[in-house]
Amino acid sequence: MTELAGLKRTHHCGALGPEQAGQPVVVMGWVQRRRDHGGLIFIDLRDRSGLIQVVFSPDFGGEAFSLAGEVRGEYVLAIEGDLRIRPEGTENPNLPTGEVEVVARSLYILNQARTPPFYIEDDLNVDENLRLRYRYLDLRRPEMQQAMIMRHRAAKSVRDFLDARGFLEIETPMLTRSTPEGARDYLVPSRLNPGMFYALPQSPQLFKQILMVAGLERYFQIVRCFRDEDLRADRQPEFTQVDMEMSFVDVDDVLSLTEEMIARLCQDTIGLAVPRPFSRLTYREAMDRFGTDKPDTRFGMELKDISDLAAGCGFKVFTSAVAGGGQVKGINAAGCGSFSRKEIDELTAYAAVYRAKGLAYFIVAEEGVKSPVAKFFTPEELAAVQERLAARPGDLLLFVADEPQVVADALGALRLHLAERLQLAADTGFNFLWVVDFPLLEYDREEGRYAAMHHPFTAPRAEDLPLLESRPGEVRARAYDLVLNGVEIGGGSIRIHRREVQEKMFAAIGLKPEEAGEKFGFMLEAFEYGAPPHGGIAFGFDRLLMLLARKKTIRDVMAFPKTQSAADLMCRAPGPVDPKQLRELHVKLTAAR
RNA sequence: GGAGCUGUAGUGUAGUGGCCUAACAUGCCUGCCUGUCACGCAGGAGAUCGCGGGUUCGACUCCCGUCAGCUCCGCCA
Repeated sequence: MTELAGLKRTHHCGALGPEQAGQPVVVMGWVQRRRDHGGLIFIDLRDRSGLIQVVFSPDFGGEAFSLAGEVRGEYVLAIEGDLRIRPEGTENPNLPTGEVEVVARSLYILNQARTPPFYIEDDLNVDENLRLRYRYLDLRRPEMQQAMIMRHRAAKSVRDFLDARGFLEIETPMLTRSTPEGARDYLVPSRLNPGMFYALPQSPQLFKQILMVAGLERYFQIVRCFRDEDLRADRQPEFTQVDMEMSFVDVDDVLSLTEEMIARLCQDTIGLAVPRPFSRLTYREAMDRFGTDKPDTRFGMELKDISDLAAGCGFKVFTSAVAGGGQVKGINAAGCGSFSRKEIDELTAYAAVYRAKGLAYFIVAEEGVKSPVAKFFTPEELAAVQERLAARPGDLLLFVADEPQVVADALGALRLHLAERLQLAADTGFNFLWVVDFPLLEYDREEGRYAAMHHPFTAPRAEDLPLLESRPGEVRARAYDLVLNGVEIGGGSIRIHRREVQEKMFAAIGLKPEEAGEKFGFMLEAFEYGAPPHGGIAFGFDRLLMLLARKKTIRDVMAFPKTQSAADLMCRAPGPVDPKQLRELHVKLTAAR
């Protein structure tokens, strides 16, 4: 084992090529692979930049050659030698540095390594448990390093862009106050204030608005946010937002600036030219046509309403759904008429997850519609339904009859499921879409009240303001989401900046004035001191990177993600704490573990 | 809170009631090899079949529970 002893790295492995041939080089890195031919040893040395082949031969450095025999995978080496063009016929076209090799004069073993539990290579097929437990090895893999590099470039791109546009990066507190609405908070007990708790921020929402009141005019932050909710492939308990806020702007100002920023980011990370402006869809249209507020518009298979045709047919499931205020909608799974009974049963089971009580289907054949329920329809009704869904022989039509939310959820999910299965959206690029005109409020059945759909600081559209007390469900918000390939990657709004409007909003969501004063008094007070009109947006940085890197989960673009049970398998968080710590925090556990 | 999938040498898999004294590949160890690049050749070591219980003459295999990971619903923008 050797210390560096003044040895300086001259080149990175992946940066070596014919241009450096003939030069003395010092390279340092990890052993990717050793090929020992007895009288000749090859070592592929890896650093962040790539691989270079090093040759050891008794002819060039006897000591180095014999030491190379002790080397094993992932040993950390420094190699002093000369770069040369490889002998004719021994070039490796599969390696970027395959035209050259380092002829080793001296070898320094800087550190040994245990045999790693999995190979340090891309496309590995290994239990994610292991990857997370040995994250430092997982992160050595080129594709993970690429992801980290891309992440850095994306952050730099955003900083450069926003800096040039006059935005200030301002930090906001991590120890803040728990507020009602939104996700469950992560809580931190206060030692100095017994019985009191901080909350980790779900987002810096209130602070960034206060910064606008403070006259900073343009703020941004690449900031960690925390939400104590259950995890998904695209949801982690702590995640990163690109958070922005601007004064004196309207919806279109935010959208166009955002488009420019995103286009620049795509260019700077994956060299993708994104056409602008992005297309837009209203919330209503998105729900009607795709059954979701974050539609994947890379393919069709849109939902078609056949409630009018179904209302008078002989199929009781359809008629009673319509009569009960529900609807009947269908999608055309084009070319799926050959699906077996079993396959259709699987689709039915899939729809059932989304609370659909059943899935009616028509198989469209040359000779007519084949369906267990075809007998309940007149030939004219069958024809009308087929026309509505643009059905052609060989197609499979799928219908759900229920309340609108269930119809949308089930068919929307079925549409994505079929697209996945039929590869309808595979590699068809990046489809950015704005969804605008969200409802301000949605009814929460569990709570028996309206709740803010975005958050309680979202401004209603001026013309809808009079409806806030009479028909709150119909008020549209000055809110917008950015959707990429069916994934919500950002959302924001123009905010309320007048105290009386904010108070009306609180009233609409059933927040009592005393409680509003208690939780948000500082905000209401701030609004009395000259709050400018303002608005902004926040992006799920991890999600955006996941999509650009074509990964299936945000864990693959985060250095140290957590498992579905919110555990860090490497450092083994969360963990127990010393009773003394709990006493200092005035925290008493109710259940012994 | 709920549903589904997965769990067998270091790793990836095979094995669906006795064929298992658990197989294959790779990795690991030893030896040989001067142009390999997933080097090759020969030999070797390595598994209480996630854990606990049950059924059975007999369980890696069937049943129940449990733990861990993943995907999803609910939850969450």
